This record gives sequence, structure tokens and C-alpha cells, in this order.
Amino acid sequence: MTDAPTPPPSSSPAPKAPDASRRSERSRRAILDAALELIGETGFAKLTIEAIAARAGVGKQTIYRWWPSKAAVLFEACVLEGVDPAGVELPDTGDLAADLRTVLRATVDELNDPRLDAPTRALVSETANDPELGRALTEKVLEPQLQAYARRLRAAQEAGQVDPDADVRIALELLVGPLFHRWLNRTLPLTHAYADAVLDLALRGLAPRP
Amino acid sequence: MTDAPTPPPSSSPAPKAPDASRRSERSRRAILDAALELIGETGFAKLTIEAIAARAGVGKQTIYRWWPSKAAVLFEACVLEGVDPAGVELPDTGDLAADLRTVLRATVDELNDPRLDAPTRALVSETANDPELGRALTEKVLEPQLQAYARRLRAAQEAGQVDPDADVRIALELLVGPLFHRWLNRTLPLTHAYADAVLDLALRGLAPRP
Amino acid sequence: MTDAPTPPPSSSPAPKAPDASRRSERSRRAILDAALELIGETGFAKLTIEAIAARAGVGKQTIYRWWPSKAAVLFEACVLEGVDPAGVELPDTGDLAADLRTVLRATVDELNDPRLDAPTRALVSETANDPELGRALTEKVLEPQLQAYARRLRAAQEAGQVDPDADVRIALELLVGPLFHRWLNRTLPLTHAYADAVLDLALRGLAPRP
Amino acid sequence: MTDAPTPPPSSSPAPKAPDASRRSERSRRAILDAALELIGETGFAKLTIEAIAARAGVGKQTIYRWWPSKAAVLFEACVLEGVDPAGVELPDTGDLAADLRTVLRATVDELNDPRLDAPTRALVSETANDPELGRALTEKVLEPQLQAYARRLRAAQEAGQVDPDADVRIALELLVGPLFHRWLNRTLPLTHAYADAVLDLALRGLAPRP
DNA sequence: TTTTAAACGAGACGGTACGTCTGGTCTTGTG
DNA sequence: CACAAGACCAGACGTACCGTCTCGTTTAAAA
Repeated sequence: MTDAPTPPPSSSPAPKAPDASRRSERSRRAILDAALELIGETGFAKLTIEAIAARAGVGKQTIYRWWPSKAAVLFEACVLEGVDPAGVELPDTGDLAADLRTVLRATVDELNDPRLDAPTRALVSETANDPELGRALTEKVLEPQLQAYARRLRAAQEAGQVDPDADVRIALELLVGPLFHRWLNRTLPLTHAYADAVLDLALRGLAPRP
Repeated sequence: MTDAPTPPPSSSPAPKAPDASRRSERSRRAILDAALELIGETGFAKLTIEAIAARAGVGKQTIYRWWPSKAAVLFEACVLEGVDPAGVELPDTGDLAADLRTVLRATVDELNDPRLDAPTRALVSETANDPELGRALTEKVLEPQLQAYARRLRAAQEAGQVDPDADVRIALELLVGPLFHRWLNRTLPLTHAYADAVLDLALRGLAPRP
Repeated sequence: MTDAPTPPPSSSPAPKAPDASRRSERSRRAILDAALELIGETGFAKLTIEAIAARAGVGKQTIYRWWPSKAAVLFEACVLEGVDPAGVELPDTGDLAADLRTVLRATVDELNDPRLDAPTRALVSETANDPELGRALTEKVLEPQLQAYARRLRAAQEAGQVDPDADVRIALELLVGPLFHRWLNRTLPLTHAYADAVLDLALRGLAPRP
Repeated sequence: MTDAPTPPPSSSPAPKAPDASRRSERSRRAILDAALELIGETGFAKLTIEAIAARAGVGKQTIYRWWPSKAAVLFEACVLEGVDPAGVELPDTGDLAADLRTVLRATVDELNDPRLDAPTRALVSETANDPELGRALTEKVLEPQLQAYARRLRAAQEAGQVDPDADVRIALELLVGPLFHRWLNRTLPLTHAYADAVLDLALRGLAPRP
């Protein structure tokens, strides 16, 4: 997102790209940690670049040099904290319902985890008004996870557990969409029971036609 | 939303409640219009209280007097522009699938309307980090609409078109959740075909058991 | 210097002139006082706008609104502290030598006063690189004083105590120039004796030719 | 200027004295030249250490290693450009008035030379608030020149052209003080005629008593 | 109709944070 | 080990808005 390591032999009047090889890893970590700490402590409100710099013991310019916005900092901090976004894979025990239940319940737990709640909300919030960031977030974090769902559903389809005509992309959104909706809008509590109920309804819709 | 129009029988050292009866409707409209204009023109970024006041030809204090935050202004502006949130009712032609298709397609159209997109995103964005506002938004706008879905589904349940054991609340989230997810995250285009596919899958899950 | 009270019915795209009638005298004094305090305490080095604002308990914008530079603040602070620059008048007892001795010795004392030394040096320093400010300083402070010398010398000339062919302008610079030179360059101590010696030499040069 | 080039026989915990013998003369010249160029082009304002380093094609540290302040750089640059400050000597044709006229007129020309004006003003300006630098400047540049005046006046005194009781130190300040005053304060144009008039008045004050 | 108190427009105020710039130090190759 | 290069910490710069607080000036309910 931030690192275009090869400022491709462009010929533009480049605004001076910093030399990534000289970058201080120490500062980078301090900044990311400080960002996560602050958003946990005081919410997105107090998440100012100045506060991050102060907390990290870092000059402001060191943040501005490497990140285009505080949302980008937050984004990298979350990715760093979270799972490896590349190698996401859903379990496949052969029992589709059980596998999805496991994953959806885990998702519910994550969304309810206060440590992850604040930064995630903040990111989604920024995303709404910053399409650039939205695209990065979707591409790097969201889509890999959705693709994992897609793969698992496709496997189930091939195993004859899911209607072969169903669109797995839509099927997967039928699962995660409601959870996301309830989490973001805070309409009703987001529980394991809810995840189970959504899963049950969705799977009935996906069942192979008799 | 903000004004409990308690007149002045209060005797407490209240921070001085303004007299709503003397309020200038002219200014109120100018402010709300300016807010919508600005968010359409320059995005939520440039939506400053100062900018709204300037555009509306109004003193800043007139905004601070009547609204607690710029999100509240935006909220009222959207409500004013949008449909009457109270009397929402879904059509009931007896054909559940057709009725829902109509409504979901209309929802898709609204979410794709560039005039509504920016302010709605801004509101959802604010909502994510301002639970207070989130509750108001949910209560005044979102829930009434969801309740309308619930009523229609209940009617279908009573007509034997939907599994009597199904939880209509969850059923309705199965419908709107995926649409909301796609709209907010911009993963894939939000189309009528998508709405139809979601509806189809969900209804199959809701069908009465044989 | 700063106050063009009538933004003369110009037609330029004026950068918005503040309304001087609403200006807070309290803030103005606090700023001027803080500036003098700081330059006395920590020298011209620590004289930052931020420090002045902080010391004065004032927002930075309040300084930027009314003064174009920190030198301008300092200038106004000095003028405020110093004598009324308009009504300067040298004594005229009829004894030119005695009158000038009194004034020159007083000047020496002022230049040696540590309270006035720092701000004056700072102003002269700024003057060297800011002709705009230099002109203001010369016009408002320096020239009125030099004119007072000129008037006194002219009177002496008319009384026959000074060569009628002498240029009083140059005569007066013969008096103050050496003092200024020694003060600014710190070559040798600036004492009453020095003032007396300069005066003696100069007056001999000015004596009517036999 | 500040560094007594004590090699490294020191054993103290000195902050690391650079080895002057390895110093790059090429860099030194480039830095001094760049400093003079920049002050001529853009004034003292844009005279940044960074700008000097960039213009000279030199690392910033190379400047900080060898000079304590940018004023010190400027000072050395001026000395390098200017006359040899050690061997200043006034002409002595036997005609004091003529000799002084020559020198004072040359001084006027130098002060009016735009190439010298900016750096000199900058130096004097810095001097006003940096006694350390001021002393160096006085000692290395100003005093040698003043001493030359003193020698010439003393010679004249011995030749009976000047009152033997006069203090030559003060006499010389009577000559240069007014010029300096007019130059720095820009009150009136600094011309040959002015120099002549000052000289005339001063010499009359210095004439041997009858 | 007159009075009069509150809402109004305007905008100055004390502040906070912004994003940029420079100062001076430290680090990383290169010669 | 001096050097060019430039990343680093630090902090002032001047600007933009914040939310509060006067100022007159409408303006609409009470007298």
C-alpha cells in the first residue's frame, strides 16, 4: 500500500522518494505500536499524528515520510497485528456446516474483541470516505478472506453438498453480510447463536435441489 | 434527535436551553441545504462547520445552538431529504418474492444514486466511531425499515409461504446484510441481478419444510 | 505600522482584513508584555511566536492576525515601553553643551540598560535584513529623535553658538553616530566620559569660525 | 574562527575533534562560495545550512563538523572574499585630510556595493545577538581597520596637524561612526559628499588649538 | 403598537492539530 | 576516517477549524 519499492524508472518530477533501504525498522514498529495503543486507549478521536509521534518517540516527519495518512498507519498496524492475510484457509473436514460454524463463530469472537473492535471500526469508517484506502483494505485483507470462503464452498459444491448452480460468491456474502451488518450497525447483539442461525438459513438455501 | 423540546419549566442551572419557538426556519433550511451541497461537492473531508455556516450565510453559533455535531446536521439533512422514516411499509401483493424483489431493487438503486451515496457513507462512517449517533441513526432510520421487512415476512409466514420456525429478524438480515456489505466495501458491483440472486438464495432457505 | 484602519476602498482581492474595532486590548497587551519578558529572559533565540502566544495565554492566530512578523510585535512592544516617539524634545537652557551632555548621557544610560538592550539589539538586527521594518523603525522612532537634535542645533545656530554654515543634520550624526557604533559593535565600553569626549570634539568642530 | 586547531594531543572526553589535516579544501571552498552566492541571491532569509550544503554539493555534517554556526560560515566567507584584514594600512601622504578623504570615500563605496552589502548586513545583524560572534568579528575585522585609523591619526598628531590632547580613538569613531550609522539605519543616502562633510567637521574639532 | 429579550450574522478569541520546513545528530556506504 | 547522502528526533512555522464568547441588528412574542 505504501511501499512502492521500485519508484519505477519513471521520468516524472518525482516529489523525492525516500530511500526505503535506509528505513529504521525500530521507528516503524514504534509508530505502529503507538498507533494501536492510542486507538485502544482513547479511541479514534485522540488518534492524531502528533500523538502517535510523541508516544512512539519519533519525529512527525518520520510518519509523514512513510505513510500518506493516519489511516494508512492504522491499516498497516492492523495487518501487522492480524493474521497473515495471504495464507488464509478455511478448515475442510468434509463437514461443511461444522467448518463454517467454526469460522463464523471465530469471526464473531474477533468482532466482539474490544482490542480489535476500535481499530477495525476506525478503518471501515475511513474506508467509507477514502476509496483509495478502501481498495487497499479490500484487496489486502477482505478479499483474501472471502476467497477462502469461496474455495471452501467450491469444494463443497464439488462434493455434492451444495447446489451446483449456486453462485459461491453470493453464497459467501449471504454468510458474512449479515454478521457485518449487525456488527457495524449495532442493531442487535452479535452472538454465536446468531452466526449459527444465519448459517442454518443460508445452508438450506444452498442445499442441492432434490 | 437532539432537542428534547422541554420548554422552560426547568429551574436547574441548565446550560441555557434555546427557545425553539423563536427558531428561524429560514436558517435551519439554509444550513441543511448547505450541508448537503457541500458533502456532494467536496466530500465529507471539506464538510466543516465553518464551511456550512459560510455557505448558508449563517453564524457558526446558530449551528452550535441547535445541533451537537456536524454529523447531527448531516443526519437531519438526510432525513429531511429522504423518505418519511416513520411510515415505511413494504408492498404486500401476496407474492412475497415479487414484493421483496421490488424493494431490494429499489434499495440497490438508492445506494447507487450518487446524490445519496456520499452523505450516507459519511453517516455510516461517523456512526462507526460515535455510538451515540449510531443509536440515533439506527433507531430513527434503520430500524423502521427493518421492521417493515419483519412485518412483511411475518405476514408471509402467516400465509404459509415461509417456514413458521424461521426467525424473521434473521431472515431479513439475510436479505439486506449482503447488499450492505457489497455497497460499503465496494467489493463487486451492486446490481439488480445481485439483489435477485441474494433474494433467491434466501427465499430457498426460508421455504417451509416439506 | 500594522494598522491600516481604512482598507482604502481598494478593489484588490483583499486577504480579509480583521475588524480592528473588535480587537481585544487585553490580548494585545499580554502579547506585547510577553514578548518583552521573553526577549529579556532568554534572548532573541527563544523568541518564537509560539512562546509568545503561550506566555501571553493567547492563540497563535491572534498574533498572526494583527502582526505581520515577530519583529513587528517586538517593535510595537518597544515603542509601547519607550518614550512617546512623537513629542520628543531636547531641553533648551541656552547652554548647548550642557543640554547635549544631558541628553547624550541619558542615551548612554538607556543603551546600557539591560532591559532595553536586548530588544533594541534584536530590532536593529531584524532591521538589517528587513528594509520594510527598517523604514518603520526609522520613521517612527529614530527620525523623531534625530529631528529633535536638529531643532536644538538649529536654535543654537540662530543664537550664534554654532557655525551658521554647518549642516545640522550632519552635526547631529557626528554626535549620535559614534555612540551607536560603540554600542552595536561592543568595541569599547560606552560611558558618560565617552559621550562627553565625543560632544567636546564635535562642538569644537561646530564652533562659529572666528 | 572558533577552533584553535589543537590537533589531537588532547586526552579529554572532548566531543571528538575532527582531524583538520584530512580536511577537504575542495569542500571548504565549495561551502564558502555557496554561502556567498546564496546570500547574494536570496538574502539572509534563505541562507540555510541545508541550502548551503545542497548548493555546495556537500553533506550537512561537513558543515557542522567545521563551523559552529551559519554565521561563522558567512564570516569566513566574507573574510576570504575581503581584503587581508591583517595588513590594513591607511595612506600617509602627509596630507591628513586628503588621506582620510580617500579612505572614507572608499568605505562609502564599499558599503554601497550591493555585492558586499547583503553579507555585511547579515553579519552585523547576527553580531547584535551573538556576542561570541561579535567579539570575533570585531577582533578579526573591525579592530584592525580602526587601529589603522588610529595609527594614521597618531602620525598626524606627531606632525602637529592634530591637537595633541585629542584622544585618537574617539577621533576615529567620530569619523566612522556617522558613516556606519547612516548605512545601517538607512536614514539618508550615504555619499562621498556626506563623507567629506563629516570629515570636515571632525577635522575642525581636531585641529590644534591656537 | 411599542417594548424587549432572544435568536441572529459576524467574527475575534484561546486552543489543537495539521502538514511542512529547518536544525542538528546519527547512520550507512564509498573513496 | 573524511566525505556525500540522507534518515532520524525535535520543534517552530503559518494555516485551518474547533467550540466559546462577545458584539450590534433583526425579529417575533409579550406588554
